[in-house]
Amino acid sequence: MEEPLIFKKPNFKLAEEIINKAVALKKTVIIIGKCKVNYSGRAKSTLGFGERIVLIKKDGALLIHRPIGYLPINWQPSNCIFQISSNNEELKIKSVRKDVKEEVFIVFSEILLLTVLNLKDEGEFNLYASEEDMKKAIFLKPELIEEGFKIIEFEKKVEPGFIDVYGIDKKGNLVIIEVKRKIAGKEAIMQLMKYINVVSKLTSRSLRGIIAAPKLAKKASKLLETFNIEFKSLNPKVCASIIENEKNKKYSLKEWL
Amino acid sequence: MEEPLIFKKPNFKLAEEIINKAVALKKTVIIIGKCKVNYSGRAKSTLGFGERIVLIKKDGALLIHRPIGYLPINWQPSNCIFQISSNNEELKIKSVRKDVKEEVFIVFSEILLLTVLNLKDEGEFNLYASEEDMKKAIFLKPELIEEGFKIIEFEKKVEPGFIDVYGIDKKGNLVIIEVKRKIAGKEAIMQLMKYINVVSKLTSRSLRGIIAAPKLAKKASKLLETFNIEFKSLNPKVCASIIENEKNKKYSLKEWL
DNA sequence: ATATGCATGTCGCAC
DNA sequence: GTGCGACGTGCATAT
Repeated sequence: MEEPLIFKKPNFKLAEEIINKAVALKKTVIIIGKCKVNYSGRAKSTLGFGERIVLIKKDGALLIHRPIGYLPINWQPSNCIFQISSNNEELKIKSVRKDVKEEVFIVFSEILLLTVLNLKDEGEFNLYASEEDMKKAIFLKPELIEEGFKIIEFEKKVEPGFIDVYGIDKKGNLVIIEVKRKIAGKEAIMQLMKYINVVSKLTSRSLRGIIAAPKLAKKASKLLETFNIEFKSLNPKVCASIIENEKNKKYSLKEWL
Repeated sequence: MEEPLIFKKPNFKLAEEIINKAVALKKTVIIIGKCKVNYSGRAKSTLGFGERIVLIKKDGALLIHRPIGYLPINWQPSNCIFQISSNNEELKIKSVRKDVKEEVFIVFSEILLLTVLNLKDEGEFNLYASEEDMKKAIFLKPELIEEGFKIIEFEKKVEPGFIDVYGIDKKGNLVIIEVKRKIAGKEAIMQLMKYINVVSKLTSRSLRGIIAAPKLAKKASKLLETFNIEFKSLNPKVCASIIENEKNKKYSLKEWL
């Protein structure tokens, strides 16, 4: 790993130079010090002086962290432009977004520690058990929904949006499935009803609506009855393991060929 | 400001001791080094080795930041418990949540920099131009909606939720207003319709539904017509400035008394 | 604990 | 660029 540059209590002029250079060279910067922050854009905020951790990433993301809380108190997403200036009393960092009119303005009255890093991170990231994975699992094993169920189309476009899974049951009824990776609330049912209404206008065949999710919210179960929708319990982790197995199968198949 | 403890390339045993102590004493810890991460809980993820910034806050929040991106690649919200262990080759940090079964497991193969901070942050934070502010502005100036509009109730409870603003127009029609601080989509209209349906069952008076938002989504504008709902453009910043003015008025009033 | 809706949500993807 | 839905969303609030 490349050695970081560490500056303890740099004066503001020096800090300005270092940060400017670091941003230009697309390094990662960590500033620890006492600052106040003003944000203005879609909304507006003010934050009085306090000791914080400020992170500037090489892609132009800005994070201002207080000593507590998971969320940054102020921030800018990636692709920001920075203007840094200083005098004897303070260091000012202004970050503006290229696309939207959003501005974060930081004034440091004290800098305790300034670190410049050149991080190398090629690590692969994989996330399992998403809603996408649940749909894939249904594709691989339509019987997860019920025996004899066949898929006609995925992500079928209908006017107000996309039907997650569109298929036909063994009796020939059309089936519209809304997939949720966590507890399905009324919004899931509303979404499904929307699709059922639209599709029912396009066909005279009988239609079934199914919510496939790990669980159903209590209030949603009442709606279920009134709208005559069905619920199919579907565990995202089970879905993830099905995909995992399938991957292995493919590999063995490939090896066998 | 209290001086931070800075350790360059500490050995794993030392790092373990320091982090353990820091967590126990509710300090803020920053670890910069090469690590891999496994997450498991609602979903599951793996992240290969790479150089990252790991932040442990005194409230038990955990953030793992790659050199790019606004969001942490892995994380835990506040109130986590940490288990730290080490051997000659690696430092392991496991964080589990108290309430939910969620676990993040970090393995460091190299530690470049370990910093322990005792940040003091009493700065006041204020956010303006929220949806709440828009409602307040309507309260202060009902004419923002239209001339002659009078408010009956705020956040009126009806069965499926709360009506943002409930009032009466100069002709005596009941008015139900749904406020949105950004572009109102179909979900806003669905919400409003829900309230209109419920209220229409409770009264025989004529009812008007109004979406008050800075803008209306295109698809939503079609729905607007079909449901015979009105749209009132309302800028959140204008609302914020109305509140600001009102504050000043109160101050002058106070001074005058 | 559960449910519901907001957020400077952010992000990705389709149009 | 805009629109729309997912997210390990987090978070506050009301029941």
